[in-house]
Amino acid sequence: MRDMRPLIHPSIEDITVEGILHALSDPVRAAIFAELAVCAGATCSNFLKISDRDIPKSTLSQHFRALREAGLIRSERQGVEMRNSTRYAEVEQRFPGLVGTIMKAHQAQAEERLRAGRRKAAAKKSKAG
Amino acid sequence: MRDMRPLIHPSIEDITVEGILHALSDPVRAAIFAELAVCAGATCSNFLKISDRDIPKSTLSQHFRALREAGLIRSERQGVEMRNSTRYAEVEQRFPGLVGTIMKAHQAQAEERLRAGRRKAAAKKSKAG
DNA sequence: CCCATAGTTCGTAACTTATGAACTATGGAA
DNA sequence: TTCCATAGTTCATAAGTTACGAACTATGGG
Repeated sequence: MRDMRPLIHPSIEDITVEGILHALSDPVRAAIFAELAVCAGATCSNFLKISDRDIPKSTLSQHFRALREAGLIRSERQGVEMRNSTRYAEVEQRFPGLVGTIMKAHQAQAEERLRAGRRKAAAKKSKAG
Repeated sequence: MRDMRPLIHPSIEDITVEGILHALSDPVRAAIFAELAVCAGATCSNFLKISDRDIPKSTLSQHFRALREAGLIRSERQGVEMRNSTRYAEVEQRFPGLVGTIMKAHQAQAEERLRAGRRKAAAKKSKAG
C-alpha cells in the first residue's frame, strides 16, 4: 500500500516566475492565497467553501499542493490538521513586487465584478418592480 | 470548407487578471511578448526561432492567439503578413503595474539563468582543461 | 492563373486538471 | 489498546487543454 509522500517546499532559488503565474492564474488558488495573506495558519478545510463555491476536498488538496510547489505557501502538519502560511516575504525578496502587484490586480478585479453584479441586480429590480 | 475566423481582440474591460497570468505563465509567450514590447510590428514568423528553440508554426499561431485573446497584443493583417504590437498601455491603465512587474520578474529570472549557465560551463571547462 | 509566403485550422496524441472513492495520519474516547 | 472522528492525500478516470504535422485559407507578385 502506497505511503504518503512528504510535502514539497521548493527552496527560494528554485521558485520560478512561470510557476507563480501559473499558480495564481487560477481564481480559486488566488482566493486561497489572498485569504492566507490576511489569515495566517488557516487549515485546508477552512476553504471548502470559497467565494460562494463548494470545492471538493480532493480538489482543494491539489490546489494547496500547487501553491506549495510553486513556493507560494508553506504547509505544516499540526496535530490532525494542516497549518498554511504564505511565503510572501521570501518571494518578495526574490521577485520584488511580483506577488503583491498580482494580488492587487486580482482584488481590483474582484471589486469591479462586485460593482457590476450590484448594477445588474439593481437594473433587474427596477425593471421588475 | 471551413472559412477563416476573424481575429478576436477583447475590449479593455473584458481583459482579466487570470487571462493575463495564464498567457504569461508560458515562457515562449512571455518571450514573444517581451520581444514585441521592444520591437513593435514584428510578424509571427519572426519567432519561429526563439530562445534557441524551434517552434513549429502551428504552435506559434496558437501562442499568438492566446496572447491576443488575453488582450495582451493586437494583430493586424498587413498584406501577406501579420503585424503584432502590445496593448501594454491599455492593460497598464486597467491593471497598473501588473504586466510591467511580471515582465521585469521574467527578465530578472532569465538573466539569473544566463549567469547560472555560464557558471556551469566555466566549471566544466576548468575540470576538463 | 499560378506560385510563394504567411498564418490558420483540423485531427490526434500527449499532457493537465477535477473529482469521487479509498486510503493514511493523528488524536481523543471507551 | 482498540475504535472512532476529523483532516488531508492518493488513486483512477473522465473531462479539458496543449502541441504539432498536414492540409487548408489569404494575399500579393510574376
